[in-house]
Amino acid sequence: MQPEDFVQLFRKYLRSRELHITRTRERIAEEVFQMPGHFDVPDLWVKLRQDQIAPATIYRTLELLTEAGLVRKFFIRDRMCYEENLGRPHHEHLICSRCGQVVEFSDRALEERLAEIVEVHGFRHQSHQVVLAGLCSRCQQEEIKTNSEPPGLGGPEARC
Amino acid sequence: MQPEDFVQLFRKYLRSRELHITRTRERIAEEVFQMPGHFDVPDLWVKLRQDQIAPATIYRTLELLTEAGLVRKFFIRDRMCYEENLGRPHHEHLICSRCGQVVEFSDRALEERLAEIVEVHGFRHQSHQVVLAGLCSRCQQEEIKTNSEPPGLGGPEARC
DNA sequence: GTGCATGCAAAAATTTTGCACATCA
DNA sequence: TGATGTGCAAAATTTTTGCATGCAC
Repeated sequence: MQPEDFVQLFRKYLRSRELHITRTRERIAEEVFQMPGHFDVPDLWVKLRQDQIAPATIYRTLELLTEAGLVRKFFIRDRMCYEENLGRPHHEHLICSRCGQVVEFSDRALEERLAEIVEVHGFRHQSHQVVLAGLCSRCQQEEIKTNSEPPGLGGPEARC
Repeated sequence: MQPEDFVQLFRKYLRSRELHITRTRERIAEEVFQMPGHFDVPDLWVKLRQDQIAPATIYRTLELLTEAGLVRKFFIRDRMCYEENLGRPHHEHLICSRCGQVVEFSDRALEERLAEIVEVHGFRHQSHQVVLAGLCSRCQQEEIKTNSEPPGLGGPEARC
């Protein structure tokens, strides 16, 4: 999927809701698509402030993108994060609680079970969020060797 | 499990970390145990402000309770929530995106699959959070009948 | 032209931090 | 007594809102 396709889908959504298609909204969608992984509002603002786009508008537009299903919104490591949701396959997150690394995974059996659960309760499935937390293999070893601090790069202070 | 048992476990945790057992920490743990379901910091402060307990201390103590595994912390409906984690069986959450009702469920197959996934990636499992979102059966019907607003009570404005 | 969208600034809401004093071990 | 904990107030963050102006339709 190309950035333009993503923006096009957003345009389609806006039309369907009879909302205006503006240059600002297109810019935000473009930039969201180009973010490497998950990101938060300050991350995005860094890219958009040079275009004179205000944080308030970023919040408002991210909400639209989320409603459109083009963006997923989730909480990870005490921070609200967003992620473009169409350019790559659906996945969930596994986080090391010590060094902060985030592993993306997808699992067919898990997805099927989740869908079943939702149905059993009479709900129509819309979305879900799975965040697993554990200790990665490297940190398990580090923990045994020493009580040292986790590695600096990619450490717990790393943004989501 | 009784409130006193819960507080006792917290005392044990504090001792293990050589932290002080104080009346304030005991009060907070007591109140946490007695909250009906999930709650946020303002909810808890309502109960504790009469004891002159400051929000800052509530935040600090909730972090300890979470580290102790006595409380789960999670995000639901755009709000950071907490939940006492020992008095009742482990469960996940299913939320209606229209009326805001929260259904708690537990599912053995799901838990097992999650544990497997964590292992496959070489992680040691610590915790997880599953939040499913959908449309409950009543809201599915309402949606067909009209484009009316969701019901007022238990509606989207209901706290987590 | 009308109404929605935007930037800006202010406000609100949430969470963290510094510090003097209180409390626990 | 010494170290840790607490309340309070202030600060830092994050998110929302009001409003005048601009832009899409």
